[in-house]
Amino acid sequence: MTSPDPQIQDLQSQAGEAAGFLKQLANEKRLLILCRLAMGEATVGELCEVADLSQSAMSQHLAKMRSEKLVTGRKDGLQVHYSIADPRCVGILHHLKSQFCTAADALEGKA
Amino acid sequence: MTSPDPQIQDLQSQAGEAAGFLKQLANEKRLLILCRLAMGEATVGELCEVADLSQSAMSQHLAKMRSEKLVTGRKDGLQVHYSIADPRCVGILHHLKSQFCTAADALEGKA
DNA sequence: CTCCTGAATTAGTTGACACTAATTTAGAGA
DNA sequence: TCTCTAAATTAGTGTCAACTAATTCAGGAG
Repeated sequence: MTSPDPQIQDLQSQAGEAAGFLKQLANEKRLLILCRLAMGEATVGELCEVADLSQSAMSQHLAKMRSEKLVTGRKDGLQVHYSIADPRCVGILHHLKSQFCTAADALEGKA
Repeated sequence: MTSPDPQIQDLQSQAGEAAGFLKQLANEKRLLILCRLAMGEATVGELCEVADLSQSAMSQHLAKMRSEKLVTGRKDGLQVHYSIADPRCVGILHHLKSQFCTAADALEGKA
């Protein structure tokens, strides 16, 4: 169904690292968080609303992504403004968009 | 650290689906399996060696990916030859290669 | 038929994930 | 100071992921 592609062999040696990276994104809530952050900085409170999560659950997701350097927080008074720290996040977000948001999907409400 | 990108908003509605897809790839063994399959068909036995997995564990990984239509098996006598069934797998494999197999990585053994 | 081999399935275990609830920390204001 | 608020942390819980070991299934060879 797909033609052989020897180029991919290089990836095998990085499979562990790549899998670790993907694990962070393989969660609907974290994906929503990153989508939001791709549009610009956001506070924890804002992210809670976007992802429909409790403050605690959100904080744990952010801690996980912070520990992997995917996002960073900028403290400003009582609030913390988060943003994407790893450009690979943006890259994969775009790739996912190209595969999951096709023209057909965009017209899903058509007659 | 990254400039705002409103385009990503479309992805939010597909976050669940995308996360489900990523979950399948967010595992070193399954990534190795897919890398190998990207280079062409392989039997279960071959895949066991590539990923250093027991026959049972491999079969369970393949069953999981079969259920999501990521791979398909072609029976040939006693053996089953697997191949990639979802082109999105190939797409993301290439994307990952571009992000985890940079020129710098290729020279990691340099002086 | 019996036996063997490659693969799939099932049961059971272990550890990681994702939450809630409660607590703690840190900054701003009265 | 006391208090309130945003966020982080901790403890505890239920669910799911990934394996091993044992079994079953299916096809070929004798």
